[in-house]
Amino acid sequence: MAPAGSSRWCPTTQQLMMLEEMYRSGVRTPNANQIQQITSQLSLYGKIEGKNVFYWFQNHKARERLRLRKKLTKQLQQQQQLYHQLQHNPHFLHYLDSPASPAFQHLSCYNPASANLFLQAGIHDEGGKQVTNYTWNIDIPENVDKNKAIMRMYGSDWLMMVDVGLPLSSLPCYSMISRPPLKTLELFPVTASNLKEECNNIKNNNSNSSNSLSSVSCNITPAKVPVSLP
Amino acid sequence: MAPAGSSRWCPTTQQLMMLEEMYRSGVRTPNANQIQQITSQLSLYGKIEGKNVFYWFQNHKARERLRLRKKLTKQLQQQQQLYHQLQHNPHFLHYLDSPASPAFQHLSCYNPASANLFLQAGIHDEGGKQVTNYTWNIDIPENVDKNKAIMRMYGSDWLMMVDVGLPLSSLPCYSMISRPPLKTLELFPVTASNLKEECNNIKNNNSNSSNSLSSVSCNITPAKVPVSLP
DNA sequence: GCAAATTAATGATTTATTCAAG
DNA sequence: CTTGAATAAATCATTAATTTGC
Repeated sequence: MAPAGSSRWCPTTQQLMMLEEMYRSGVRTPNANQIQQITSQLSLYGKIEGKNVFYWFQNHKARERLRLRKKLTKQLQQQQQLYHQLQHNPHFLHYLDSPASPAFQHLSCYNPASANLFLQAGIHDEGGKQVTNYTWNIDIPENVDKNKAIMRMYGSDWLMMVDVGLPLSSLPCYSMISRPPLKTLELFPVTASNLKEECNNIKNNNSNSSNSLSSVSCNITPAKVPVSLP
Repeated sequence: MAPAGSSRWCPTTQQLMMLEEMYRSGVRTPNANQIQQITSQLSLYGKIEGKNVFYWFQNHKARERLRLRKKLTKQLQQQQQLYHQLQHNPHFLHYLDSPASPAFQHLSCYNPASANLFLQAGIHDEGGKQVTNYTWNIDIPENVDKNKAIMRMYGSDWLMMVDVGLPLSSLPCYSMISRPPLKTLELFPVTASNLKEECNNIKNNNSNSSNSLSSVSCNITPAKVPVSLP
């Protein structure tokens, strides 16, 4: 709303709503006649004159164009940045192994039969900067269907709930991720879980089936670790 | 980026970009395995742990839903408000006579040959709902092709530039619009019949008749107007 | 220009709802 | 019907962004 002695038009809420509705409806550059009629209508809801309507559409159109262009260029350069990163880190985006993620099916290359992971630590050059990468070997129970695993909070602990998929017992097993996890992934196997009753069942069932926990590995590459800082 | 002793994860720009890219690609509820792999990848670009990824997707999904819902309800209630206003001020939105407004083409019917505008108001049933239709007759200067008229400032005056469409002189004519234009809109009802087909007929039938006219028939059927609102 | 004050975004948690199995 | 798993919604809490007064 316009303050009493305001030097410029301040559209009332209703006026704005109507203008926006018209804009949505396709009005872009009303001619003089349309402007006059719009003005008369809007004048029912507050002081307004033709030029206000004229300028409003002009500004609105221009600013929408601007917003759109800005958005597009931003998206573009984000894409380019991503592609650039892809070149230097080709693993990126190639890790989603679940068919439940349709958009990634064409990118994923998970081979559940050959799923041996390894620890790797090395220094390589990345964009002129030396970077240390680590991968960890994490012991996870064998036979787990990792695609069915889910993350949950349990009390104050962060759990990775995995299905060990035993032929005789399909009961899920809970493996605990230690806290603080801030040091990045200290995952350890829970043979005799301290958690829930279900695990006792598994444990019992496992006792004779020699379901040793051979290590599944999780290849984890932690944060950039510059070897030398300026 | 996370401040040194931050209590919560602050995604780096790159991490955010990647998460958003994944989201755009269709990832919504990654399972534990996916979360771990995403985490490993993102850890290249800053400190991060699995739960951050988990929460990020959860929040992002939820908030996108929220934004969408909000947007929809807002649009709806704006529509309803507009309809309500239509009831009390049925002239509203019935003034756009130009075919240059594509969204209104299905509502408008421009007849350059006919000298009269018609108003029609009535209620009929449409799919079980009562709907009010209106058309108006508008008095405008003769021989003016309103659709070519434009508004311009001239000195300190606001001009309506119209093309009188003279056969011998195609030079545009400038006519000044009186200020304030606020009370315009002299619309009268007319008992003429309906709709596009008819207008088209008129238009076609009269296409060869004298186009010295100055009136435009504008048959506008406003959006559905529930007769009673909650 | 800057810094306190205010507001908006968004990460993290908790609570409610949905849905399927038994 | 009850229960448990999973998800969605609501909420809390901290950080980023913006406004405001000097």
